[in-house]
Amino acid sequence: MPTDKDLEAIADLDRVVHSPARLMILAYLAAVDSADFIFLMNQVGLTRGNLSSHLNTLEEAGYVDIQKEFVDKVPRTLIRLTDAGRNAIQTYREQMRTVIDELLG
Amino acid sequence: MPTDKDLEAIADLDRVVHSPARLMILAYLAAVDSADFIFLMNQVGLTRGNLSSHLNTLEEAGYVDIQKEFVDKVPRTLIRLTDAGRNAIQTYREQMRTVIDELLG
DNA sequence: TCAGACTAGTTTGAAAAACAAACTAATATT
DNA sequence: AATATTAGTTTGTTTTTCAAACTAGTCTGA
Repeated sequence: MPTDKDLEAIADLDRVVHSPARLMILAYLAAVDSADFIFLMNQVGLTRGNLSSHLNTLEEAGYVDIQKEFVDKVPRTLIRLTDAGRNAIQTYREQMRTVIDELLG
Repeated sequence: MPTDKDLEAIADLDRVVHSPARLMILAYLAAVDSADFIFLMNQVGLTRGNLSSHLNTLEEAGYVDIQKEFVDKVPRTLIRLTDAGRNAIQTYREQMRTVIDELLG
């Protein structure tokens, strides 16, 4: 029987990370460290508009750092995981592991 | 670097289970097997309206079975996990374990 | 050189999900 | 018989997600 504290682990899950679309983005960035917009879009299968707004949410949370530069006159957006983002992922992993091991076990 | 198939594991997560509010309900039911409405409400900390609609979603997905009976003239709603619900939790656990182990590791 | 097409995003508006306040219906209390 | 309580449901608001339409600039060829 789960205790209050157990269920709190679920209630406390970071919603910014928990959203599947953003979880995919973060999973990708955790592996490659930095990626450009278009490549990320193709990898995670989101539309441009959708990716744009999720990146905004992640940037506002301080989890990614977005740099715009021009390469051969073509704008390029580089997305990089911040330390805070890496920490958020780590925390999420630990909480989620507890959830699936203890609560749903 | 995550493959398409890896990221698909996230995209394929069962949204009915993934929602934190419902994850709490399911975590609770997985442990106790059946619970009444009010007790569940207190345990998971949702309002009645909120719990009612989440239970509806779970019932429509076939994950819980809801029985209404009268105990001393007072209505009592009993919520019980179905086999499909148990399977859904199990599938979710396995997928989520893959995600946090492989993708976010 | 200017019309059409492409690239790389952002903004906006619609659809869906989550939440809580107000409502319903019955019993219990004084 | 008015008021309160219990156990939910319905409804309406807020938030989140998503994608279509828009912006801004580049390239291509007639």
